Amino acid sequence: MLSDDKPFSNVTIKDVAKVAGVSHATVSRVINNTTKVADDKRERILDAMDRLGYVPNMQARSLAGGRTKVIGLLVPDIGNGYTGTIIEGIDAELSAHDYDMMLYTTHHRKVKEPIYVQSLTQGMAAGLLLLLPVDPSAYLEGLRRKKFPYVVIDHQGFDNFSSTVGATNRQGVYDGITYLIELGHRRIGFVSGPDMMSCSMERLAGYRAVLNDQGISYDDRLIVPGNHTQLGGYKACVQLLDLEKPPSAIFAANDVSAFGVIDAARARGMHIPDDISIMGFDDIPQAGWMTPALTTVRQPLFAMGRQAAKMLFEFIEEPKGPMRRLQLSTELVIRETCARFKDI
Amino acid sequence: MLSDDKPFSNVTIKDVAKVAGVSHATVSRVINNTTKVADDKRERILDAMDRLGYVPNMQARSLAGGRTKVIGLLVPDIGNGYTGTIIEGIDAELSAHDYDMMLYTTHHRKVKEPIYVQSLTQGMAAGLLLLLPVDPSAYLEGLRRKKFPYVVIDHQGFDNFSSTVGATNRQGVYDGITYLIELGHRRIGFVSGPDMMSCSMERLAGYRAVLNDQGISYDDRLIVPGNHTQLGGYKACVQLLDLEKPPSAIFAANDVSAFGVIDAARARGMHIPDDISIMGFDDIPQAGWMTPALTTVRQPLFAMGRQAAKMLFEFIEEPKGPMRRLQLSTELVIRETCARFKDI
DNA sequence: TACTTTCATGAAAACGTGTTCATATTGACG
DNA sequence: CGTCAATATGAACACGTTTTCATGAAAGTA
Repeated sequence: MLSDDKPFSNVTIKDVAKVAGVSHATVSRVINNTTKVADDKRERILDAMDRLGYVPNMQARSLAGGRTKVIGLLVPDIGNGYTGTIIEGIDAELSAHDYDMMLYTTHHRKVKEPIYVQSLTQGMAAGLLLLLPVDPSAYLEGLRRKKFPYVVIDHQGFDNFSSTVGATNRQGVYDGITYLIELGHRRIGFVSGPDMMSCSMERLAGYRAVLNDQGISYDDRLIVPGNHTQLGGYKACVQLLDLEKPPSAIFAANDVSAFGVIDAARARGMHIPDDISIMGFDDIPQAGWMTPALTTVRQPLFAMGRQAAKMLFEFIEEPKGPMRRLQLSTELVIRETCARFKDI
Repeated sequence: MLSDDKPFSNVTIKDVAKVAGVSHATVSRVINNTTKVADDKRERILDAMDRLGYVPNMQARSLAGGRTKVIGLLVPDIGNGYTGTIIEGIDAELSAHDYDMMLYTTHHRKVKEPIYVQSLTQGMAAGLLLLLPVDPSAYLEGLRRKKFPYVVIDHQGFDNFSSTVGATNRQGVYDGITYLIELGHRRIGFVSGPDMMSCSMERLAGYRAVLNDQGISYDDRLIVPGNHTQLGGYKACVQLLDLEKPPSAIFAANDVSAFGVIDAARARGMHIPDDISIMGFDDIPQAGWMTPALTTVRQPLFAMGRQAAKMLFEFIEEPKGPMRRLQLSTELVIRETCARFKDI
């Protein structure tokens, strides 16, 4: 067994060809199933590949114009449950198709995005998954012209030509706030996300819409930026509690900032949900683990990742396929951080 | 500006050469700083690269034998805080060095590892980071012979030739159990991890050692497999509580299984920590978020990832450098899930 | 000026694969 | 048996880069 002697001898298609007594072109044909190859030769080639422990060289393959079985994934950051859960969903679908993943972290740095995209589309990847892109205008146009398969996750509204997977942000907040109103709350604080993210805008729109529909007066001092971070949530909550007439309930635009809100409320000696009701958005894993467990609007992160990957594969199959926009529905998850309004 | 006209025209080194009026070899020299190039030509080349929006083709570069600025990362799975936090640490160091990451998820499937490693070492990656490899014997030998830079994270003991980064698993458990004993506990359950992981064995060894040192009788019915999963922890806890003389405290070999233990205890109507003390290992982010917050042995996951990447870069610089083994120290994080033993 | 030495630069080969094109071989049909 | 169509296969080129090698020019020395 040669493979035992030299496990990393970088055996190439030509080595296989020599052993099997054919040309390397024929080996390539067997690998890719492009044309008919005589049964005996095919047999010999397969056998030689096995004996030599042949592993195709991805770089050469993609350089020569072949399929790569790699998809590129651009994310703003890693580590928090949000990105992690989505990646998990993507990964599930990818490995079902035997694809691998090239992961690029932009660290929210706008400049990096176009370069990464450019590099990925030069043959490295068969398709692209963009999570929460900051400023895609620079390259989306080019991707489309190239008919390069890509799907945008959780960012909608910057154009109408990209296929996207998202959640019903507006409706989700609408449902959540409606629930708070049903509990008797009238002054409801809103800790918003980054302005430049369209999901932030949609969530805020949901807040505004429900107040309007229910005829509740709108006070813009109740809307405070939280930037989707725990610290941001903390500061926002402090600001809200310092108001002359503080809210009896606070809706945070994502779970992470809701954690900050809870920290701040507790720092004031408040009990949750007795003294104040708090609701988040996302339902990341840790939302269910804390005590009291966070009432939140569930965004199906795993499913979003999975669906996006699934959609991407359809485009890889059929690059001219029609644009698609998928909105997975959110769901209000009632746990323990919201209670009926008690006048003090 | 050509770059505005054709953002994705795949401009190559030859295009740059033509515009600058030199040969493509010279362009390559400028890019890689290999030999002196006349100042005026260098200037023209840089200018042309900028105007055309040149982005090097990774595949071609690695195929031709150049440096890749990519490191390969093999992980068993994603999504849970454990892997996520380590990846975050790795990512921090990588982006500081301007490197990118090729992520492979083995999904605990043993067969996949050698193929991935083979593929990565064929020029795709400059180095390899192996997180919790299952059966590295198949390829580590080859990596070493090739002098291919790699670092193993959180798996020690399978050989003495690989550079590794880990934590003081044994000492961590020793400290944790000592604390439980100080609280008065004598019957302490242990929910163990997978047998084949050496960190599991070390943690179990720490448990045995402290009992021995403190002269506490050892009862092997108190050791139950939990497999590092939440469900496994749940089942293990059920088994422990069903014992004739159930433990007054349970140490779970990792946080995720501790969550399962807590679920099971609560399902029995027990209060934590009043009725039973529970301690975990890892200190993944969600350990601090839950209520009551989990008392656990902190494993510096972020730092482990970061240090591993740092070490890998040293090997990439100097492939013949000496093997290194780094053990980062664990730390007992006392929160709310452990209380003084109360006889009933 | 003539000869050697240095050195920047272009031509060309290499990396491993996919693919086109021509050719040898087979088979069929009259 | 001869001609033509069909088809499997090998030779050669392409992909974009790095690197070696040879060459020409410039520079230095006598």
